[in-house]
Amino acid sequence: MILFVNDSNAVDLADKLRDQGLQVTAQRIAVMEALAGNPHATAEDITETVRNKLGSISRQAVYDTLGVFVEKNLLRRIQPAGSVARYEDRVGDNHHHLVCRGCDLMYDIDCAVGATPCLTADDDHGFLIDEAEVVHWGLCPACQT
Amino acid sequence: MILFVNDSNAVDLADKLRDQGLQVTAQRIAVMEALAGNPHATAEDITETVRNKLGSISRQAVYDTLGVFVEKNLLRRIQPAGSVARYEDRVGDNHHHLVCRGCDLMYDIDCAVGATPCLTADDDHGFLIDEAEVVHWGLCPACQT
DNA sequence: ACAGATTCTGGACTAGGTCAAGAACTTGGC
DNA sequence: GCCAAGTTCTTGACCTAGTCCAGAATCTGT
Repeated sequence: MILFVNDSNAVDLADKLRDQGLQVTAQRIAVMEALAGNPHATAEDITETVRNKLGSISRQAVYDTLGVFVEKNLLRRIQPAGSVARYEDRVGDNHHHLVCRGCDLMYDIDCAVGATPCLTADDDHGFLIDEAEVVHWGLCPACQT
Repeated sequence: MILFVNDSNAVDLADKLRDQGLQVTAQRIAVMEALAGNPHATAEDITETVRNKLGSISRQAVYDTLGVFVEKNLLRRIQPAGSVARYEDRVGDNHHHLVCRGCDLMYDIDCAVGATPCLTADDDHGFLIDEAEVVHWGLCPACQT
């Protein structure tokens, strides 16, 4: 399949994949691009966006691709309670999320308490902790009425 | 159906339900008791425990009961990413959780940073925030090997 | 004890995601 | 440029947690 060789953004993404030892395919580029334009997209959102661009992609390819990207730390998978899994391409900064209980609207937020907030638990029970995930729950302006 | 009227614990629970304007049924008491002995139980765990005690209960009754209890704030529902929903009867203290990525083992932990940790977001986007949920992810001692 | 409200049962259904096997594609070495 | 080997994509079946529905059973205040 022909890649979009004149699309400089796609070329950047291709390098990013090769850096991780991943093969470069049109599907993978398209998945990455779908997320660039829509942080917090669901697997279904991404599938639809990619189909609009490439014509078709299988559900399995989307899940495989997302899985590999998450594993390679190119994407972060988040899944607030009661919601389906969502993906975002903002990785490596341990930012947190603000989620509306009414409509699932979601914003990124930086942590309130310094750089690595709450990262040290009071009693770690011998665990090797690698992440402290913070979700702020509330109602967005529209859902408050 | 006969309640366990000689079980003082069940009587306490019955009062708790009445306080919330809920009808008292053997099923509800049993669900509550199942959670007392097993925090972070799944709906399936609870169903099994209740069946051992009462003989039988429908899946729907379990979900209904859990839903009502959560709504009345008698239980808290938690659902770490990638896990099924779990329920706990420790409510009202905004404690957090420590979850093993390997085996889903889960501990309660108190917050490291004061009483209402991270409860103020940097930028709340106009949201009415009512909870800051913190999940510490890591590997338990057994899964580190 | 009764009527009305609430709850329970059983069974069908849904959504999000996974599994498996074979076809198609990408890549590095010639 | 071409080929073999390894990786990725497609198709289609399957699984699980949870929800919906309607009718039967149970609980509560009077």
